[in-house]
Parts: sequence; structure tokens; C-alpha cells
Amino acid sequence: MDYNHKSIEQKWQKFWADNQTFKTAETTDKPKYYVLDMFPYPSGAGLHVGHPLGYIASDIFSRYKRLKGFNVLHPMGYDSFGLPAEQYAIQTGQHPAITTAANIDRYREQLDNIGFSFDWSREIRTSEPEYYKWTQWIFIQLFNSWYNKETDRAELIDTLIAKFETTGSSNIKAEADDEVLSFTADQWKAFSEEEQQRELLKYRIAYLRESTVNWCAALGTVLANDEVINGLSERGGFPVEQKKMMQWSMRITAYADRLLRGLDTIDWPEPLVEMQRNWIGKSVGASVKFPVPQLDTNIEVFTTRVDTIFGVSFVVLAPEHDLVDALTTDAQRAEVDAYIDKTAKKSELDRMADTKTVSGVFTGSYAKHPITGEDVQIWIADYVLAGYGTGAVMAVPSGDQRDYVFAKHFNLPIIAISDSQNIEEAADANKEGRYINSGFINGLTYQEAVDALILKLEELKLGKAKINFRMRDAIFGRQRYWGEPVPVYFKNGLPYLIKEEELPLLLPSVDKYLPTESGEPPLGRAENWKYQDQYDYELSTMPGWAGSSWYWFRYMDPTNEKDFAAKEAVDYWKSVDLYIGGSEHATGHLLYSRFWNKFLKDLGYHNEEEPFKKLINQGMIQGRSSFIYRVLDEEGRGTNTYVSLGLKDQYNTIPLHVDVNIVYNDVLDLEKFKSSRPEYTDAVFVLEDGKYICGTEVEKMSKSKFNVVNPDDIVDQYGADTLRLYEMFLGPLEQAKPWNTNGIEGVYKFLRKVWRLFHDTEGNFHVSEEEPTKAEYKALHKIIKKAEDDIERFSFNTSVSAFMICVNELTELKCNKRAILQDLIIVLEPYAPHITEELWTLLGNDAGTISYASFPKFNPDYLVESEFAYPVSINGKMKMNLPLALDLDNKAVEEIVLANADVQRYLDGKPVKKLIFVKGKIINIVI
RNA sequence: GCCUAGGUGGUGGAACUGGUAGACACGCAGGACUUAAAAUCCUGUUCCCGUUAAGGGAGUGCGGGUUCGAUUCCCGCCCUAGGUACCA
Repeated sequence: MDYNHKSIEQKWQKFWADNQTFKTAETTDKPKYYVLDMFPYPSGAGLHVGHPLGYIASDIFSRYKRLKGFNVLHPMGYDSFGLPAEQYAIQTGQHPAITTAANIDRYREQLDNIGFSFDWSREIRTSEPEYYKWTQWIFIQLFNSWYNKETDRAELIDTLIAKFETTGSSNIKAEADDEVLSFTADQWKAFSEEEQQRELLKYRIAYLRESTVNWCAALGTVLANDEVINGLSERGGFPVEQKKMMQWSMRITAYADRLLRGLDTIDWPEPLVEMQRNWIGKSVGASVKFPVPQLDTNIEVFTTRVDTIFGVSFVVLAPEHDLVDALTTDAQRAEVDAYIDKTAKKSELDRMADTKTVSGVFTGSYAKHPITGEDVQIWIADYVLAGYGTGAVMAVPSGDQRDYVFAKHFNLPIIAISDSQNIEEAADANKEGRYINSGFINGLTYQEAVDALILKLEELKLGKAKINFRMRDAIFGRQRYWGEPVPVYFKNGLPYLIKEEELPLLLPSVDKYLPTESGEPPLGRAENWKYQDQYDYELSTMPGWAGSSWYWFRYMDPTNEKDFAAKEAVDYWKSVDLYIGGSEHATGHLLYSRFWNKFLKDLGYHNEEEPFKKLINQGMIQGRSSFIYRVLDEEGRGTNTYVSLGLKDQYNTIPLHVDVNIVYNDVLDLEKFKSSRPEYTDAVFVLEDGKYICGTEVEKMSKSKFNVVNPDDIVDQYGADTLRLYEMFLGPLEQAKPWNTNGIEGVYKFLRKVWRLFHDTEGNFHVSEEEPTKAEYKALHKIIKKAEDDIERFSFNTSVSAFMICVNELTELKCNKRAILQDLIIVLEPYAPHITEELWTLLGNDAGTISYASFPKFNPDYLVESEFAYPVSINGKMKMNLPLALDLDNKAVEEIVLANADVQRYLDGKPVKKLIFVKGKIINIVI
């Protein structure tokens, strides 16, 4: 019997499912290993051939780790709350739960076709009440906590209340809102319940406050910063505006420093680490106050270059800055108002795009320089952003290019502050020289100046060293239906939690999935939906990232009703050892997950500072579109004649997308093309060499470009094992690459060769019990070593090649010895589990046991070669091959090489300066 | 602009810490088997010069450098992809 992928794969997929072969054991005598894929959002389009890339890689790694004796946790689930299901519900009226369930079924079917070793008994869906109960529970913990800077961790709010009751607000070091009150213990106790709650809200990690949000009118919801790209929504590309709203937020900024420090402890791809670093955006500098005596206040600025403070020639506020109104003099009022009006009208997009024109206006007021006491003009300009730092900057034209341009434009003074500065043409920010024009820091170096200035500013109470972060708190509420309800109700306008034992707070039914007439979110439509029949529930739902920010814990203990996961399970599985997924989640999911992980650790629920120890970004698989060229007639109208790529320049043509599924190795299947659409039945072709060659282009995979390839089709034609091997063979895992099937035949041929090693020429199964030869052992141990090394460094494509070499060698040797073949298929099992399982049982082993067999032990002795030829060069040139026995020491090698007649001839009596040895071989002779 | 990754045959890509560049596969060309096709197998395939051959030369984006020896390390530049953007 020849290799029949269909019957083999169906048989084993059924066996594995029926026997729960990949159910993760709860034993603890084996070391654990946790391999996780980023779980998919089940979209209506189903999987295309790009989706499984990462899953195949993680499956190979999981299976490899099982063979290496690890207890492997390799689960899968669905991130099933999300916008598309809701949009679809708005259009069709169908409940998102129904479409989501249907999509999940389709996904599951497609995934099962590929033969993954997921433990499906641990499947989770974020939209199931059993799951989101715990997402809500975590929200409750976040609401019930504050961040204590002294202990550098989150603590229960009770510890804060206790401090308020004993010492008031004075000694509290907390991450909190800016406008917290100062009070004594007695004052606190005298506060009303409402006043106390209002104050505590400013400290909670999940908190409610009025904040400027990214409002997307078209989607009817707010968006997080990472969901906004260039002023447009990530989904749909709709315009996004700034709007003030009461919103739930997460105090992720409290964790900014820990999130940053943690990056040094994890094994993640450098670009991703860099993205998170930039997103967090730590800058070290100082906060400086410029007194405004006439208003009895200060303008506080943030600067990374305090040392340039004597170069300050003006101060600039963002147009939205709170003090602008008070600072504007009557004379300047009209001009300032006009300017504010103009910038307010500009969208975020315009404001970002327009970075070249210099604009700004003088307020008419002056501030005092904190050190010299001189008057400094106060300006407003839109290059200063309200959202960063304090929304105000001290302008140092000599050291900052934007300030320089601004000063030139408005004819403001430019003061050199360093003897090494060249400010003829542009600002010069170097820190090399000694200070000039700088009062008491004249003559000092950069570091000396910074230290002296910080000291001085602290003494004057007009400044201090400060660290600023670019990262903002994360907006947590969405005005949407298909998400987790926030377990909060309102009493007297203040939020209160529902009790933990009342969880889950179920998502109520609504008649429509649109906002109410009064503009409330869809949940406002739910009837009789009140807490204790009287209090209004929070109507916004949680954002998409809520459910995915802790899901790896749930897999550890997916059905637990008492905890998000049992303590023993969490203690055993700890954190994810290997996480595979796309880099598009760099500043979203991957940051929020780290945040929640740290938070849950602070509350003592586990002990791991980081959730994902090692992370691999699989590259996107792009579509490779195929084109045919339709010939145009004299009037430029399309005809039904199509010309092959190589001849198209002889005609006037337009390219048309053609379905890639009827193109093989860029050759169009003419019959399939003709029957694809009625209008093509009579199509005429201009061929080259009897073939129609299509043009190609790399584009995103999408239906409209006819370049979507469904993995089911590949599995049907070549089998899951071929698909798995081929996706790995395509190139390095991390690299983006276009999908094409040009080389898939080679992989399929390889599997057939493997099959034939076990079968005689009549196709009957046959292996020999003879003792293998040296050469056979050598071929086997080469692949054992190579496969092991390659998998450990995630170089799957090179190990597929190595398997091909090995099988070619064994075929050449006509090797059908059990001792060799059995080990070979164990090593191959992670890549091609179905064919190896079949061969494993043909060899007489129990079904379902190959996945837990022992990975063969590599023996280096088999690779030692007794005699071989190798090239020796002279001065890097004139290479020649010399035969040589290797079991010799360097001394002997040296003698033999130098005695060689060819070498002697080349040396021509010249003295040898140096011999270069590599691994006991002379590789080069220097003369 | 800044940050990060990358640039190797007709194609996808190998070369793990500097040591025979182009493994493996596709494609292509030629051949065997076959009435024929499919399948399978064999041979060749970086480029240039050399009638075949023996042989020689060039060659890993470009220009330099270090080294006996550089795809690999260093300096400068060009290009591509991804991220980011008035962040004080």
C-alpha cells in the first residue's frame, strides 16, 4: 500500500480525540512545560493558511517537550468577545453569542484537521459566564486596591483606609490622581460616606474619573490609545476625536517602572521589547516651577535638560492648559481666543500631520525665572501637548530645535549656554562643554550642573528631580454590548461593587444592539436590569483586552468554580514558558497582560513577576495574488482573450486577479478557469510553451484579491503532515513571507520516501531486525542532533531540510532496520504526527504512545569519522583536498600535511609562518 | 526624522561562536522506464571566460577597514519591511 494521507490522518485524529491522548496529566513527578498560543478571535471568515503557522510551531515544540519527558500544558481557546460579532448583530439582529458559537465550531473543525495536540478538555471562551465571572472578579480586586509606592506594590484598599484613619493623608505615598485632598485622621473620620468614597476613588487601581478619551462616533465607543492609529480607529479606520467623559480607567501607570524593568528579565524579540519601552516612554528629568506672582501660582514644566535653565527665554503652554484663560491679558485676549479656537478645530490627525508650520501666540503675561527671577514671556502654542508632562514647557532655543525655530519665527532671544555650542543655524543639544551665561553653574560640566541645579531648586522649593512616563492610564469602558458587564452599580452617583458571591453579573438580553435614544450604551436597553431592583448598573462593558489579560491562568484549572485557578495548579504551572503569537499585540494585550499578572502577584495569588518567559513572534503569511492579462481591443474594451505573462508586453492588457486555488506553480489550470464563471467558458488564451503563466504580487490575504488559501484544501490534497512540514519549511518562523505552494511537492515527496523506508517494493510493510551499520547509525544520529538543536532555537525550517537529507541517505543505503527507523519516526513525530503514529503502530507499538516515547539519545561517537578528505589552503588561496586519518594529535597532523607532495610543491621551499587549526584540522598554511 | 529588523542564485532559503558560500527544496534542462501519460529514478544547474573539457576569474546591497581567512566583526553610505512620531 502506498502512502495514503487521508485514511491515516482521519484514523489518528479520531483515535486521539476518542482516547484523549493529549489530555494533560495532573502528575507532578515530571517537570512542567507550558506552551501557549495567542488564542484567536473567532471571525466569520474562518482560518486561512496563515493562521496555523504559529500553532504548528507551538505544537511541534509541545510534542518535542513531551518526548523529552515534560508534562506539557498546551491548551487552546477563543477570545470570543469582540466588535465584529456585534456589528454583525446590529445588521442582522442575531445575538452575537449565536454567531460566535457557529464561528467557533468552524474554527474547531479547521484546527482539528491539522492534528494539533491541544488538550481540548481545557478549552476556554472569554464570553462564557463561567469564564467572565473571573474577569469580573479581577475587576473587583482592581477596584478594591491601591498602589503603595513605599512597598512598590498594589495593596487592598483597607490598608489605605487604615492609614487615613490613623495618620490622615500626610504620609501616604501612593499612585493616585493629581487632585487628592490633604486631611488629618480626624478630618477623614468626619467625612461623610460619600466624601470618603469620592476620595478613595482617586486611589483605586480601577477607577472612575472624567478624562479625555478617544471617542469614535462611527463605532459609538471610546478606544484605548493602542486602538487608535494616526487619529483613525484601528478597526474600520474611522475618525477619532478627543472628548471628555466619565470613564473607567486602569492605573497601569502605577506599574510603569516595573513594566519597564521586567523587560530586562524576559526572553522576547528585541523589536517587541523596544516597542514596549517606547510605549512606556520613561524620561528622566526635573520638574521646575515658574512663579506667576500676579496669579499667586506657578507654571510647572517638565524638562529632561534642567542644565539648560539659564537658556530659557520664554515659557510655552498647551492651548488647553488650565492657566491660559487667567494669564491672557485683555490686550491679547482676541488673538489668544482665535488661536485656541483654531487649534480646537484641528483634528488630532491634522495637528500631527502639520508639524512644519510654526504657530503660537503671546498671552501678554510674564512668569519669573525660578533662579534669576527675571521676567519670562508666556506663550501658547500647539506644539506643546496637553497630554504629556504638565502641558507646559520651558523653551530653550539654543538647545532644542523646536524652541529654536519658534524663537526665530517670533523674534525671541536665543541664549547660548555652553562654550561648545554652535547655534548659528540650528539648536545644539550637546552636553560636552562648560556652561556660560549660566550664573552659578558657569564653568561646570553637565553632571555637575544638573546636581547643583536640583539642589538649588529644591532649596527654593521650585523644583525637583522627576521621572515622567509617556504611557497613560488605560481606558477600560466600552459603550458596547458584546463584552463583560462591569460588576458595579451606582448609589448617589458613586460606584459600588456587587458582592463576589453574586458573580457572574450576566450580560442581559437587549432588543437591539444599538445605543438608546438618549445616547446610553446598548445595555441601557435591558429591561428590569437593576441591582437589588433599585440601583442602576454600570452600562458600559469591558474592553476586548479584559478577557485576554489573564486567560493563561484559567487554562491551568479551567473549570474551577471557587477560584480563577486553584492555588496548587498555579503553583505547579507558574507562568508560560513559551508564548507564540503576532507582534501586533505589542502595546496592547502583551502590556495589559503583564500589568494584570503583576497586580495578581501583588495580591498574593501567585509568585511570578512576568507571565510569558519566552515569546516568539511568528511572521505574517501574506497572500500571493495571481494575475491574468486580459487583452483590450482598439477601443480599450476588454475582450475574452487572455495572454500569458511573458507575452503580455506585445498586447494592450489589463491585469485581473485570478483565484490562486486554480493556479499551480504560477501556471493557470485552463479547464478550471473556464468552468469557474460562465463568462469564461469561451475564453481564448495566448500561451507560451503551451502554458498560461500568471503574474504574481504579494498582498494581504483577502477575499477580494482571490488569494485566500484555506488550510482545509491543502490538507485535503496533500494531508496535514505535509501542511505542517511545509509551513515550517517555508522559511524562518519570525519572518513575514508570502504563501505559495511552489515547493509543497518536495515536502509531500519526502513523506512518501519516509513511508517507503518501511515498505518493500510490493508496498508491504517490512522492516529488518538486523543490526544497523555504522553508516546507518551515522545518518540517524546526525538527525537526532540536528533536530534537537534546531527545535531548541526555533529553527524549524532547517530541521525539515535535515530530515530530507537523512531520509535521502537512508534510502540510498536501502536501510530498513527497525533500530534506525523506530528512532527516526520518534524524532519526526513533532512535525508529522499522523504518519509517524501509523508507522509506530505498524512497528508493533501501542497506539497513542509515540507522543510520549523517549526522544532518542544522541551519541556523538557515531559521528566520528575515521578518515576523510578536507581542504587545506595556503594564505587563504590554492585550496587542495588531503586525505587524512583523524585520530591523530595536532603534531602528527602537522607532520603529515607538511610532508604531502602537493603542499611541498606549493610551499616551494618557503618557510611556514603559521598553521591555522580548526577542530584539530589544519585549515590554512600561512607562508 | 528616530528606533528595530533585514538585503545571499531564476525562486523559497542554508551556512550554530569569522574557517570549502549557495545545504535542502522548488523551478528549469537533459536522460532512463513507459505504446503514451502520470508516478518514480538518474545527471546537470551562482555568474563570466574557456568549442566540449581540463582550467581560470568574479561573487553574499555599495565603498572602505581589521584578519592568514569576512555573508559573519568595525566605519561610512544605499535600499526594503515593521514600529513610532512636535514627548519638552
